[in-house]
Amino acid sequence: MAKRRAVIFAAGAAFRRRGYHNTSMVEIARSLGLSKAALYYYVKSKEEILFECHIMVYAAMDEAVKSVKGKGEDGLDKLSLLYSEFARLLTRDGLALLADVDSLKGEYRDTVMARRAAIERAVTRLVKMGMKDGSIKKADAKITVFFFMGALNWLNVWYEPGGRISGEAIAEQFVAQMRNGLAA
Amino acid sequence: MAKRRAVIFAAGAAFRRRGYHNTSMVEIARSLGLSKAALYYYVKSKEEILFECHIMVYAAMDEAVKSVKGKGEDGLDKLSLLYSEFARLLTRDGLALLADVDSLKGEYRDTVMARRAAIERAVTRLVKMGMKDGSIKKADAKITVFFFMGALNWLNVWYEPGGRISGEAIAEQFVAQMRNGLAA
DNA sequence: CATAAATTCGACCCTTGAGTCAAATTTATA
DNA sequence: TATAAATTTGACTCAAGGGTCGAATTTATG
Repeated sequence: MAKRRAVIFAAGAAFRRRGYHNTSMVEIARSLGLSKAALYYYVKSKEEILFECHIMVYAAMDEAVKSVKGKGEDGLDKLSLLYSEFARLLTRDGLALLADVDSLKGEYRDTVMARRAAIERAVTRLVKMGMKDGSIKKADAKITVFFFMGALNWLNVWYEPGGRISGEAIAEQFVAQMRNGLAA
Repeated sequence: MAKRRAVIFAAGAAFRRRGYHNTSMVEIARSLGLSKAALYYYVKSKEEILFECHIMVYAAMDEAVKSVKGKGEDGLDKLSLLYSEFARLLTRDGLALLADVDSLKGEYRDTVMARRAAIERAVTRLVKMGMKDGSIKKADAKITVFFFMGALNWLNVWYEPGGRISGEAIAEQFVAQMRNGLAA
């Protein structure tokens, strides 16, 4: 069902632009040339759409984690590769971290939080590895991780696809600044 | 009117915890032992509360910008001082950047966006100064700025006042990571 | 006290927007 | 083309929540 994905994407784009609660189902429908009722043929609820938006990103991030497995010399190196993947990912395909986790309830919320925690664990693992092998300066791992993960989340707010700055450029510079910030 | 500030603070705390749209006026009122109607004696609308929350932070940031004027040797130095102030500020006093700018409309929105832009300009100015005087590595200034400003905005999501990690520790490590990331 | 001013409240109004449903329309398929 | 399946819709229901209002209550103040 490709149309379902189209709905999720259209909604995601709108959520990113105006926020989850400031986007009505009617607006999403109109942006696809449909009526609201038709949306509910593809989707169970508005919350489900938000959920899928989040999951889509975490799925891609999991993929990225897998794709850099085995690559890279030391912790810092591995981390750089992964971070670069993340930056690329989030400036492409209309994928983007949403901030409205608070609007998810119950199972939806739990699942998303768990997926986010898993990503954070994967990143933290690399950071700690780097601290052990001497490639990353010793410091509080949590602060370290959240410092540069924040930059990724902040992308939603300012990055405009097709604008002056390419996702490629962002990825490169973000990695450089992270590397230099953490290198021992 | 100190009670008005109490309302803004209580609301701000709730907004941060559960999000603007997931917090009802009744809940805010209850958290202060008041009825909803009583709230409207101190406040014009829910939107005004959100507006004040934002302004409060930007006022403090403006203050910080002023407080570091004239201090510091070079661009990187000045930037570090300012960034440290920012980090301290946002982990104190219940102050915190909110993400719900999208929920503000008209004048409110314009004002907040303008204030944010002003802060960004101040920071960007220092970055460019640093690139000129050789203390900061040359790179795209916008990407540079948003990289570490993102970390500050991400604080809302994970920082818990009174938790294991102190605001002081965050400020220190954030500054260190920013410095190393940017130093020429 | 008495009276004015400052607060607070219960009850109400009203809009917005999510979600439903039976019927209509379009698109396969035999 | 007849019939079933897949889509789409207009019209509706319903609850949540922001905001208002006149009355009640509490707190100054002369």
